[in-house]
Amino acid sequence: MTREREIVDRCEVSCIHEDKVKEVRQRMLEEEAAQSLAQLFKALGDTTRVKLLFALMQQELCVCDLAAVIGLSESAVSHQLRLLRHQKLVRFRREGKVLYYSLADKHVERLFGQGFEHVTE
Amino acid sequence: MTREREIVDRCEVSCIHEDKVKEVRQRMLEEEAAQSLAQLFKALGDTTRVKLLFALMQQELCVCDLAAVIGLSESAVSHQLRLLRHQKLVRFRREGKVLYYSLADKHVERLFGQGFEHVTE
DNA sequence: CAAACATATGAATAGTTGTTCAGATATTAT
DNA sequence: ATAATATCTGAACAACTATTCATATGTTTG
Repeated sequence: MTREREIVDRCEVSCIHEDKVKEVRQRMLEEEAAQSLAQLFKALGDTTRVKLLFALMQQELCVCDLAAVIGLSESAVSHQLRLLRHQKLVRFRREGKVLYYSLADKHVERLFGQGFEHVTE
Repeated sequence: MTREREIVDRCEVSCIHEDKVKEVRQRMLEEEAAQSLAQLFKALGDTTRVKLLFALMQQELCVCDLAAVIGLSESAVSHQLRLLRHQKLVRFRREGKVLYYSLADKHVERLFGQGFEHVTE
């Protein structure tokens, strides 16, 4: 047995199902899409932000109220709201000095709904 | 004006809408529930895991295939699969030495669906 | 305009997370 | 039993993230 043959043999010793891998790879989602999706879920994947969104599911609230509801500094809340804003999960309207935040659309509620179902089953 | 009244007054100097805060707090979700939900979304909030789940949406695959599909070491994939397993997002069956992973249930697909809608709109 | 207030932001820091590497299990074949 | 293979696991390290603190911005009121 030559040295080359040995190497080839070693490479073939693998559990990969080439056909499956090829097929799945072709229908795989783009790197960018995967990242966007991950970022969306990442935005939902934090206890503080879950609480913020849950509170906003009930009614629109200002930063100050949100801070009081979840028991965190207004600064911390503001930072997190920015993140949620960038993911278009919340929006806000200004009334004088006060900014009232609310959920951006129905997607968030549905995502939460699905999440709840999964967690509480 | 008594001393007590003074203190109350001072506390009122704030943007907090006490009534709203009280109401929302009462209907607030438990700390534990918030954490579970956050953990679920956190599990979905990573590019590698998004790819893994997307691949598994197409068909069941072994660790080795998954590693080949997304171009990462088997060890890294295994670590991530464990996380997904703990969140009950994937399950597996053994066939000899090989473990075939697949999505745990329909929740994941629906969550992904909702996520996609949000990201690609 | 200046003071007061609600919110936002930047920097710093502590805590968390993903990958790699080395080694451990578990299953099958010899 | 031993060797080979597929997967798992623990430790370590780099990269990322959430909160805090100090300060800035923007809006109203006097």
